[in-house]
Amino acid sequence: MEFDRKCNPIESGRLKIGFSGDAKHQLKIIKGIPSDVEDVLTSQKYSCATCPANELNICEASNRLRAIAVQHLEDLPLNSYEQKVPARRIILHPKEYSEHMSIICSGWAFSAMILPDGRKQILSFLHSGDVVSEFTPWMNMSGKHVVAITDVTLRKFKCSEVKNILSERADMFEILTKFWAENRAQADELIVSLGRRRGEGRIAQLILFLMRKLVERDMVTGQTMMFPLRQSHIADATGLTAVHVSKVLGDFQRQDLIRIENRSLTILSAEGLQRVVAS
Amino acid sequence: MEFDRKCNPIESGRLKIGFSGDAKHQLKIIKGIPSDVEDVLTSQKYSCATCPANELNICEASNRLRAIAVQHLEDLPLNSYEQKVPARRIILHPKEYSEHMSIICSGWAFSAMILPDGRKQILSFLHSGDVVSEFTPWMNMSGKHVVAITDVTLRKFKCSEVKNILSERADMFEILTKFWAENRAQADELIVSLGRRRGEGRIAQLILFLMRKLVERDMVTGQTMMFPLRQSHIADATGLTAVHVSKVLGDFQRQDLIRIENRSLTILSAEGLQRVVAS
DNA sequence: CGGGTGGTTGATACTTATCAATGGCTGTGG
DNA sequence: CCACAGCCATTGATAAGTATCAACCACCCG
Repeated sequence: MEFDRKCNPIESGRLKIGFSGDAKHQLKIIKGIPSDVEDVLTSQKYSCATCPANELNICEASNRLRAIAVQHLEDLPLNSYEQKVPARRIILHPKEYSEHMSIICSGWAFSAMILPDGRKQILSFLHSGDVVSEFTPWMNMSGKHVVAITDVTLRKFKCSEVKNILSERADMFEILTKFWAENRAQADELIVSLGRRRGEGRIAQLILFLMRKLVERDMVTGQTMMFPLRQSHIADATGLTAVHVSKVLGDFQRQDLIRIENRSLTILSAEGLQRVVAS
Repeated sequence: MEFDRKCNPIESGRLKIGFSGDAKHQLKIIKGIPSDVEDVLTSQKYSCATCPANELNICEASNRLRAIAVQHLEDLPLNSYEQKVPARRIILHPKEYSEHMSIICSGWAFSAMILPDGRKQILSFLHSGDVVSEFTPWMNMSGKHVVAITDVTLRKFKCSEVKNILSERADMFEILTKFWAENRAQADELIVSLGRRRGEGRIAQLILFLMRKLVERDMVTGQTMMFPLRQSHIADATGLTAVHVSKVLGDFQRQDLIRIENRSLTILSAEGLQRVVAS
């Protein structure tokens, strides 16, 4: 199925709250399950091996905790279906109450909160294997936006089924605990950055963090990674302005710490970046 | 048992990393369980009703989620013992591997991360009913400092026992999920504040947050709460300087938004504060 | 009484936001 | 194929917000 690429829920720079104009249309696409996708749902057993969008077979290859949880799901009858979301579209609306939990199969996304005046703060970036709206869906709404940066493919599970299956596992306690602890640790890192580092340090830290994360997922060749982020994304993640990000990034390149070209980023001196973070 | 009040693990303003001087002494007190306290452990069944330090019987009275978890522990044989920690002492060291999880019975504490240069960032404030080192103790170390602000009393449980008991509960999934989701939501709020609000807004937000939290715990009379925080605590929580906090707090009082006297804080205009947060 | 901690205030310097102008790039429609 | 509109990145000038430094005072406690 094809989405209309013009229908952008997000304005550049600022996120519009509330729906208006063509927003009705989005809401339908986002909240409801498009009918032809719904058909795929039927009784398909989940298996990364059959996941057409993920040649890397992330869910099996990854040694990450969330993957462990998912891996075992594979042995059990669990319905799921795939969904494609084009770049810039909202994946999860803060006011949406969903019965599904989603795992990213490919592409980049972010979760963010927005202030009444439209400024937004990115809370985390999501890559293949990450869980959208961390296990919260069956309680209340997450309160966060989750938005696709690139085209994204998701695999969606029924929360109730996931919950049942996890409940039967003896080590569920450890799985959940570790998952959440890791999640919280990332939030803490961000808090420290925002509270106690200057612009340069925040950006350097973000770059190093993303590199480490993508290395774990085999998405890095040598020292370079695909880098679909716009400078406004970096700004929203680091609490800075896009203008300022541009200047800092320029400095970094002039100092031969990194190189950005063709939507990919190369780290020339990880030590140098680390030094900037520490300063 | 009495602690030497002079033995301060924390320097004012900056937290010293690494141990030196009388640090050995602290470490012993902190890591080991003082022997006379250990005696209390024996086979005492946990009950808030018998908790000498908590007349308010928080754990039963509170409708909070963590309390639900704890409440049920009461029906089961679960060993615990009480520990008193004097103000300014470290409750949990980032390098400490503990078999125990603790719940605050009375007093104020904070958890924080520190940078190599000694600056620190407070991640959260802890009050009665809050769990120290959120359920992580049996995996790796939390990486955070938890430090007493006032004198604090804790009740300590064996992680393995808590885990066993929680594992038998059918609704454990919901309990854990809600607990962590709430935890993460608080972190998100802080991230937004640090990333996208100015000093005034961050401080106003913190005051309102603390007031709401303490209202839930019946620790507020009218519009005033006990307020043992030093301005340096506020600075470390909001990513500002103590000097700047002083100026902002002065402004707030001159504008009749709040009044601080005698280690207690009164909110004179919640709407006014909220307006500052939003600005 | 003296020392340590905590709070206040003013002067100055640094960091970052804001504003404005420019140019490259891309997708679109004539 | 070209012109155009949007989006994105860059750059410089200026303004606002905070940090830093230093001095001072108040208070508590031994």
